[in-house]
Amino acid sequence: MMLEQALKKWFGFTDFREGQKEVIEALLKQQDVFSMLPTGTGKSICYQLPALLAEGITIVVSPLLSLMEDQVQQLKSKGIKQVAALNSFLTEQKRKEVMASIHHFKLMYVSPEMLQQPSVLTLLRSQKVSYFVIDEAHCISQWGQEFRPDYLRLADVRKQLGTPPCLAITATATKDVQDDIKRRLRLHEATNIVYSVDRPNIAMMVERYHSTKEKLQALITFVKNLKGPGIIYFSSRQWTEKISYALREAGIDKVSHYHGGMSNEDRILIQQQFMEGQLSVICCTSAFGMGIHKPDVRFVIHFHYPTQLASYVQEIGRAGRDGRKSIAILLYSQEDKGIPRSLLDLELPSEQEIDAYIQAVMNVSRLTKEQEEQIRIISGGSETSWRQLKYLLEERGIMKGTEVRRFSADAIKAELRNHVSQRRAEKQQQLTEFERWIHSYSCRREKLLAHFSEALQSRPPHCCDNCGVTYQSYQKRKEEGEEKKSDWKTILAQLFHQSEGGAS
DNA sequence: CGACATTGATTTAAATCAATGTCGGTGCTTTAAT
Repeated sequence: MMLEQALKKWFGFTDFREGQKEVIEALLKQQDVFSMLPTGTGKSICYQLPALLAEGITIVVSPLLSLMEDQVQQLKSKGIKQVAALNSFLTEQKRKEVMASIHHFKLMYVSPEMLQQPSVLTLLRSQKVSYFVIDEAHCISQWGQEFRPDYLRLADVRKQLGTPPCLAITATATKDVQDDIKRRLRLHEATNIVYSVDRPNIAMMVERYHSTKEKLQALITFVKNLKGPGIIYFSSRQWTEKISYALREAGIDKVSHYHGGMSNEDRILIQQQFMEGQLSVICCTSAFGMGIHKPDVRFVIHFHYPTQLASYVQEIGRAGRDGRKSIAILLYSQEDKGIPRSLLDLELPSEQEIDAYIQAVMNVSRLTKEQEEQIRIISGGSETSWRQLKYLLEERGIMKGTEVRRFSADAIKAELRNHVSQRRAEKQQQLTEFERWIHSYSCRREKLLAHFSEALQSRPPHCCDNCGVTYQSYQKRKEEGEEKKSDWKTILAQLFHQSEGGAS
């Protein structure tokens, strides 16, 4: 009773959605929680409500600055003012203000990197931390090792904060990823609140082509005919621009592109225009997606495919958040087999990078930021490679802060090379599994769920190409006449899905 | 792996072709020293 009242008071809802109450009750009992809730169930309320009910401050680790800003805005618009994000958006002045008035806040959004700042950690240590929350927790597993190692340091941060109850929450994680998250966060006795990743209203198709040219032709036809709005994924920035231009040339308007190399202003602008319907097709890299809560995306097309099935599931999951009929189409051509393979290679340090870094570190007893930067520039390694290697050395007790302990260079070189080549093999294995899914002739939904250690409960009416789905019923409505016949079917199907979504 | 650009060698001395090189994604943080 009391929880419903609190929900009504702060958020204006009368009922909880699937899973929310379970998570909240477990947190209130001071349990650690791992939770996987389907997209669109309101994951943030799971920690916002306990945060408001608790004494002290709740720390929410979030992967993107834009996500933090979004959440803070949303809460403020509901009249909840004791919220802040502590990040590099803030001017130094503002940041000092926030830090000085830390005890006023109930919720504080931070990046994992920010939690490595000694000043921030010291400040938070002086507070009573009610909960430690990791939003989009799959980032720990997906980004932690190669891209953002500070995600792997969160367990230590939590310990320093007095080990408050922890919530790790995400929408998509395979069994392996779930285990990895719990292991990395040292959540050995977490309460698991896990629901299906299946999205019955998203049909899946794979279309094969002999060449990229053919594929481009097909893409134009799809985009011309499919009911939008839609998202098209690419694995290169250049391609997003090129194809967005090509689509406009082909007479499709309201198309633009989005990738990580664009300025912040452009990115925000494009995102807003898409949200508000001024744009209906976005050609983008994987930079576009997290934090895009547009409910009526009708199609997601992959012009290039990502490096693993889990990423694919996340990306197609941006369709049909309103529960209505949507479609995911992967355009396959043998010609782009090399792209995901090269991307995998790119994210791991080369043997030369390993050797150069170890050699450089071996010759110093302290490694300051400037030294590190110099070494990096001279030996030409990538920023992410250095960060990975630095983390690996820390993990092995060789580095601590700027301090370097003595070690046997040859042994460590061999160990790191070995470690990296194992990671490479794991990643290649995941890619192969995904490719097997792409080339499969049996039900895609069943296979996808099997990858997430789930069994298909009931086959939805529009399942996948291997179950007979074609893209015809996802086309724009044509003028009058013959289309009317299929219309009532479409409407029925939509109603059916809606009520299904609402009841569960 | 493969598309595309650049370089180099050849003959049609201004254009052609082969060989070689390059590029392909995700984000946070910038608090020097006296």
